[in-house]
Amino acid sequence: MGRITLKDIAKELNTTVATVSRALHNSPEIGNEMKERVKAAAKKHNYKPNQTALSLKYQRSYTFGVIFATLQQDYMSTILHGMLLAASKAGYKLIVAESNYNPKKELKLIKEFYEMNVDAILILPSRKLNMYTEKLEAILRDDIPFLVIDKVIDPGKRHLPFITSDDYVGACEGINHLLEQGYRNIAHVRGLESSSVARIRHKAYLDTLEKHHVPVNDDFIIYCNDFTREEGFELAQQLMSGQTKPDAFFCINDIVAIGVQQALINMGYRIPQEIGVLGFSNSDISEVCTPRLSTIHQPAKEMGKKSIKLILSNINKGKDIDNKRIVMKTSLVIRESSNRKLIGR
Amino acid sequence: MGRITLKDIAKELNTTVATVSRALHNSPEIGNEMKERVKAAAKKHNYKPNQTALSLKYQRSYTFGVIFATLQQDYMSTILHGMLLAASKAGYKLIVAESNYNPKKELKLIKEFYEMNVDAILILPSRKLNMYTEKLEAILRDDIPFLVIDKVIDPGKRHLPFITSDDYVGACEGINHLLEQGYRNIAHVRGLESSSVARIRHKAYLDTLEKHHVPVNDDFIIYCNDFTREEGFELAQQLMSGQTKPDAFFCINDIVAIGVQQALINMGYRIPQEIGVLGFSNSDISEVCTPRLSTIHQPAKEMGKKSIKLILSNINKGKDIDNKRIVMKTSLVIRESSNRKLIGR
DNA sequence: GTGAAAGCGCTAACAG
DNA sequence: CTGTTAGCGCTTTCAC
Repeated sequence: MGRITLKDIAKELNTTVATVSRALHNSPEIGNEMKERVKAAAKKHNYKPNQTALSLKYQRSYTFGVIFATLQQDYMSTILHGMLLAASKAGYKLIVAESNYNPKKELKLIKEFYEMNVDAILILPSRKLNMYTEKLEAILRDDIPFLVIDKVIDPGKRHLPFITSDDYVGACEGINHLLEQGYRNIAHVRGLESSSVARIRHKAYLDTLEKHHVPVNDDFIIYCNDFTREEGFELAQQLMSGQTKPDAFFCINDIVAIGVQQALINMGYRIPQEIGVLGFSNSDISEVCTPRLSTIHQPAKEMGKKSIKLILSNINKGKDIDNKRIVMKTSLVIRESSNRKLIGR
Repeated sequence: MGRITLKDIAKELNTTVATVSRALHNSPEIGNEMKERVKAAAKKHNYKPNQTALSLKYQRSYTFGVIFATLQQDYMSTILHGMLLAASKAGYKLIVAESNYNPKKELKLIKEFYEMNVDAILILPSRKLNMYTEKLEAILRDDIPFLVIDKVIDPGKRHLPFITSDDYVGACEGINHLLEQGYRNIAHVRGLESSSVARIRHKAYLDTLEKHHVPVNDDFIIYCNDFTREEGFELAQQLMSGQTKPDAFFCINDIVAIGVQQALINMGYRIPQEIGVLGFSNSDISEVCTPRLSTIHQPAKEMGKKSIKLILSNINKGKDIDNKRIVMKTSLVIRESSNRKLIGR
């Protein structure tokens, strides 16, 4: 069956859509008898209001547009999960899209979401979006909240509001822990210079070593490109074939760390006795690998929830979120891959 | 700035919305001069058509509603990824929701999606939705395609179209492989009786053993409830403490299999030399655990793509998908956890 | 207490 | 070549 409208009900009851609408909304103007008849007919035909018509009327769609670089990572889909929890509770739906790390696709999606009249746009941008800040600035509308998650995008004029995890503190705690465990030659398998996230973690690494008067060996700082297990594997082999060898690896993420672990085990090193490994994110894989991976937990689910709540506070309570920055606490998760003291040397 | 409409442009140019609309659509009726003026004004004000208005007009939203039990699993988010690829290519957006395995929430979401005028609804239902088939049947509309993925839901009257992976053949191949590797006492850590998926895999297990004249030991068939690593761990301990012990485990999914592996290693068994382990799904964790897990690959991404394509063929080419059943090929992925012959005994 | 009409933004049939 | 009008489904102001 096609869809039943107010008009259909009005026709059936020989009345008008206005009356039917009012009756369904329990308007005091409508007589009881009419109300009964209308409601009965509505129930009979299983009438449901057309949200599209309501959107058009009220200029509110009760949907948010969300853009992910990918959903193929536990960290990302956990953020989405958190978002869905909060959005669902508030009666909002999420339109979800992937940019596949393509900044042009990101810009296109933002435009499309505007055309769809979403009530807000949330984005977990690719690193490269920062190369398009002028274009971004040009398409951004200030009547629809726009929130950046997990990264910092800075189009110059103003700061876009963002939510990130406190990677600096998290990384400092991680390096502290490695030092406490007695590791002194800590390598850093880092992300690209163009990534705000990678820069922050790298700075934390440098600062913490310096604070503890541990010399930094530039040869121990090595760049990732694909952020895969395979790359971690290769980079670890590379580093371990050098003149001086690291005795610990601080990695940009968990999957790279697992690649590093596998290479080390392959080469016959014992983890954590000889070499310690530390990941980043606390994604599900860090629990199931062997040895289980120490890592810095990013509160993905909470970040997802918080981002929706922030948007809602803007929409419902008119709170200004421009320039707002929310930095969420990380926590160090110590597992076998770095817990020398537990295992013994 | 608020949003610019045809009306605004028409007012500025002292003409009407109809003319503006036609000019923007390059209607041959409109004079070139007018076209230029309209387009210039549109560009100047960065005019974008309002999709909500178009939806109302054409009764098409170019959105699909997708319901997942959870997105917290690699298998699920990979299906979503596949869906997004195909949907994006066809100009469709996905509204994504989680039911958290709650069948009532599933029914509610279906209703809400209808109200939103999605062009189709896709669902990866919870096992329990099968207890609500009458209610489901009552709310289902036949003017909007409805596709079940990963499970079979059967409301009696008609068969809802579905897409699944060919778990029966997949499981048979898996058991065959275990037998080939010389395992004879194969335990099955299975899912609930109420789950169509679990029943199929269980049947494949029984049939394959029977086909090879290997006796079935009922004590080796054990049920999962939470499908977690922890549960796998416990169930393996339980099974290995029995009178006769299995020499292989065929598990309902990868994470349970990893729990089983960890318990076995913990108890001092060597995998795969003494005991083989086989998972199901080929989720990302099966690559990173130690030993890496043999498993039955479900073509999640392809299932996602295919489901969108199927819907599109219904919408665009009017193909009838009622009663349609698509069963997609699995493939056996042999890794260390069951590859006795490679490793030697 | 109920109907008529306008309007949300857009398209298209119909006029001229 | 361009304007008028109706209509998608709904709410709401204004009449009666």
